[in-house]
Amino acid sequence: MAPKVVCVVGPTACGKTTLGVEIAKKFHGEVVSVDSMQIYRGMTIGTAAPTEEEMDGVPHHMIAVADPSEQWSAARYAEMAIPIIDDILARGKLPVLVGGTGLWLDALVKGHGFAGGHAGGEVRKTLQDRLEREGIEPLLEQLRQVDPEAAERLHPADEKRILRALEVWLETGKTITQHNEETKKIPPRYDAVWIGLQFEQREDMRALIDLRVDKMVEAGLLEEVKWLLESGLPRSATALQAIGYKEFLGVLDGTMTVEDALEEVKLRSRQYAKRQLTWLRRNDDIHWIFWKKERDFERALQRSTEILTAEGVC
RNA sequence: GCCUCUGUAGCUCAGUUGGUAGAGCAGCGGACUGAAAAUCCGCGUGUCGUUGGUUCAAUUCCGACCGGAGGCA
Repeated sequence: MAPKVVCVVGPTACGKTTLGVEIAKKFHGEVVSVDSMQIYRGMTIGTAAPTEEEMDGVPHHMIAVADPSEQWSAARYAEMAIPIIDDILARGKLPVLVGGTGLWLDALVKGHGFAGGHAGGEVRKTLQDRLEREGIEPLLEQLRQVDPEAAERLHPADEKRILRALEVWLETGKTITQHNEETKKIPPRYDAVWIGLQFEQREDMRALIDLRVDKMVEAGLLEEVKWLLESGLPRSATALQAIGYKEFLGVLDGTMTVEDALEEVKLRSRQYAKRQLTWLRRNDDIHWIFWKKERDFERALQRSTEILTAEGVC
């Protein structure tokens, strides 16, 4: 039987951090952040990474572990996080995975494993060059030759995934379709109990997102971005794709006012939240806790306790 | 007060030589296996300001009225 872990999931600003800590305190656990942007150092404000106070004495992992100039991926993340989770288990404690990055959660919980090749690799670079010079059609045609299923499945506009599919073929001699099929048969790495937080009404979520963005700016998001750039971070860094950061880059350039950036960040954040929900909705294992108007963590912890106890977590 | 322009989707605006209308953005839904806070796909949600007239037929033409912008006094 796979070891038990808890996953606290949900769209941005719905209270994962707080509930995660509460659960960890009650169940003798440690928090593992599953967030593609909180892994970078120096990005505390804009990623809403938990503060010392919010952590409340509970050990947290996988936060601020990477240099912002590095390009991390789901695979690289899992490579580092899995031994940490296993160590928590070995010490007899409960891993509480808290995060909003769907693919990264799956990378941990499901047995998966990724096929070879990675961003920044030689093969990828070559493919990208070809894409620029020849357009997508020849690449799609090549994919059609080696992996017709993938070529059929992928939309011609989905250049990123077409490149990736070709990359897997060139790197490993195996098609991505084949890889996915094989990997689906691997049993899950962990026996996860999923707890999802979500607002009943979308407007309530939006209000909270807006509030949070306002607070981020008050807390010095602009200074944080400025500091990242001053410390030599290139604008092309993956870390600067983070919502909040890329918009405030424009403020520093003088191409955007603070007010416009603020609105843009709010907009991008709620669109992101919607995508997170789409990802999570297909996971039937999630026990959802719905917020009415306000977030009531006492009630949520109570409900979580019921769920976890029923699932045999103690 | 007079003149000109203007009023079409939540927003910005196309358009119909008269046959009840379509783009972008927003919104909603979906996908996602080494960039995932990324990337990609699908869906038009409408008293065409109001009200008369002409017409087989008016969002379109004409009149009046209402709202907005500008100009002249």
